[in-house]
Amino acid sequence: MAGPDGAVVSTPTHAPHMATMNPMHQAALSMAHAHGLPSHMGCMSDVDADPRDLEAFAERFKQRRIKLGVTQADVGSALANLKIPGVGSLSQSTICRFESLTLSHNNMIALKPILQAWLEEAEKSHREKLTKPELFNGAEKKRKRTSIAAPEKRSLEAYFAIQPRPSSEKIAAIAEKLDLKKNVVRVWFCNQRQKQKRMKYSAGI
DNA sequence: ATGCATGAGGC
DNA sequence: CCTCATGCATA
Repeated sequence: MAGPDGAVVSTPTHAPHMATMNPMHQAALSMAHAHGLPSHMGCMSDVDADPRDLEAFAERFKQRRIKLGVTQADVGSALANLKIPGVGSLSQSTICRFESLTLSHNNMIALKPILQAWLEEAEKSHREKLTKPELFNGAEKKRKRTSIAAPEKRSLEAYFAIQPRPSSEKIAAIAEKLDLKKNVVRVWFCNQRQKQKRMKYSAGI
């Protein structure tokens, strides 16, 4: 299903990983913030951690992005042009996940101000009919993606249901039963745990 | 849009 | 080895 903005663009200009945003403890993630939200605050930045605000922003963001005729991949590479310290480009995947709220709450909060800044610049430029220089390049990489068959996937899900964090030995045993590489199984469990923490599927919101 | 993967940082 | 942010490859 290639969506209207399902552009596949390569972003070769890749900076090594940038800044580490917020070192935080896992326990601090499920923090709530039930305050009355006073209506006369001085000038708070975008440090609000309200899921409803994030949801609203993500939706507005997507709509305005589309109005501008910009793809998710375009936004990702354009971020580098903002020249924000510690902020480079992002992938189509990340922009997509931001819009669909399939990132961790913390990740959403960290990305919001950056994407908001981009949106404001993009709309300003659009008004002025300015064209931004595009950056194209050729790429030549071919990483392969393992594909776990449905039966094996169902087994993994069953194991996950009773033990989300199996020991190394248990993982090895599961890997052998399903005839998969141990590392493939280990990573599958890691990714599964991460999925549970996505904003959209987390019950703690 | 999403599955499997990588790498930094942490314990 | 884990978590977390992030991305290539692909459905």
